Amino acid sequence: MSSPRTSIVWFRNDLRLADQPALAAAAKRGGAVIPVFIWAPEEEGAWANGAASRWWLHQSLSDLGERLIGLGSKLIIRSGQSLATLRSLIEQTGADAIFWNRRYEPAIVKRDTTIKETLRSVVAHVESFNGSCLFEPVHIKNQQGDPYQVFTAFWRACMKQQEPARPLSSPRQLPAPKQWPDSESLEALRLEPVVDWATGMRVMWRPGEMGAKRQLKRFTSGACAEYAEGRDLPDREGTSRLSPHLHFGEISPRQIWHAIRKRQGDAGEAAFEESAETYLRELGWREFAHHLLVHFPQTPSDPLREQYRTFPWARQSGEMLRSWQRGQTGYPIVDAGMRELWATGWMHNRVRMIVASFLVKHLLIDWREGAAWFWDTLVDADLANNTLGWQWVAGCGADAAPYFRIFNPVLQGRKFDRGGDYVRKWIPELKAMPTKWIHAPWEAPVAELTKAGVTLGASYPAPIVDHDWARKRALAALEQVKQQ
DNA sequence: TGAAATGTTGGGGCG
DNA sequence: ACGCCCCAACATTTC
Repeated sequence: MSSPRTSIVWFRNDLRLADQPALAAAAKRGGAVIPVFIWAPEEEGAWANGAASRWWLHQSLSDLGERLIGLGSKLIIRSGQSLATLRSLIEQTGADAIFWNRRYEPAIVKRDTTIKETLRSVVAHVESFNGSCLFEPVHIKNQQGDPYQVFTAFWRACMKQQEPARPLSSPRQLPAPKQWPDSESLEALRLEPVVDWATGMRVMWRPGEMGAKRQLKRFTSGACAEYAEGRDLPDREGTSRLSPHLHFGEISPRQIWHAIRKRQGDAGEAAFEESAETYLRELGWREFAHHLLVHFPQTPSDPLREQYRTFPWARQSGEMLRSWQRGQTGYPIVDAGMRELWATGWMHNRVRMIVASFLVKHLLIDWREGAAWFWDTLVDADLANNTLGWQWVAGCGADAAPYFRIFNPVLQGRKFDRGGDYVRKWIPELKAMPTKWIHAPWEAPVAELTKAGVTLGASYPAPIVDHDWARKRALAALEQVKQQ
């Protein structure tokens, strides 16, 4: 008998309908399409979704489910072992094909390899696609055939590749199977917090494919034109704010790439050109991060540079770590960033560099502590980007900042939050501080502090470490690394 | 996608 | 007119 074709599309971090290669392949085959999401956090290694990430995932799955209904389909939700779940779905539905888009986290690569091998003996068509990178991470190699470890060289090699393909359009409709397999409810996954702390996130974000599209439009028609300068100013919306959408695959880098290129063509001015290139380079850093994660799979837990394995991190730093996490270090730009993170699940990239540098260099706390905190609190937490970013700041990764580059939080604040508005927004207790002192309130005359209603050590903390002392201590620690 | 220390230069005040 | 000093402004080196 000739049973009708049935394809399973296994959704993962690709929660969109447009430019979704696995979905497009299933739609193109003809026959029924069964979209599935499987919640299996224990398969993520040490990197199951953090709390903020779970909140986003819930909203995004909800959105995807509705959009699939719009195509005459639906999203089947399951929890449990991925392989076992897929096998039982194949059995229940008689599916003869299964498609998904690749992920690049080491534990997931390993899992998916096994799944692919196993399912090949069960169904006729098993195929994975590249849906989340502009360039397949393993295809970029230097002349010796080794992975790149320097961004500029990596990106130059990427730019010599064929331009990323044009985005695929969304299927118009998806044929349903005769009978749908069972689905759990989204609520049953318990992704949302029990105590509702997500108010700030709901205000700032709209998870899902439409939210992503809207944000892209907002960016390409706005901040993108001044990105080269605007991206460093945290008190305005000068960055794309696409990172969580990208992480969950609500939008693909290819869609972004071509949207920017199109705007470049329309604008045709040198200034826009430069800003657009600067932004595309940031997509390049994302590519580089994935490239490194694939080729150096141990880097989420181990420094890429051997000599940092025995780095003399400060002992007994629990109190200091907590001050940093809660935005109570006494350095306004650092605290503002940490509070923005806590409130919105996101932090401006310039400020990420400052707070990360502060943790690793001023407090001499292991970068992995910072990475873990970001992992739990960021809505855009992404193993490749998080790992690259922290190792870059700590100086122990690829193309890393030399260790002796130590941000001065006061100077960085004055340079990039010139008017102090970013600090005032996130640290209300400093609202009345004059701009002159806002990035270093301890330098203000007592009269100014009184007038602003600030009592250092009471209403706002005094600096938990002295900058000069901390800088010298960090440089001394570097000496130990260099000796080896 | 640093900051601090150190070096150099040149204008201006002053005797 | 001249030498001297001070110091801002900029450049270079060092961490």
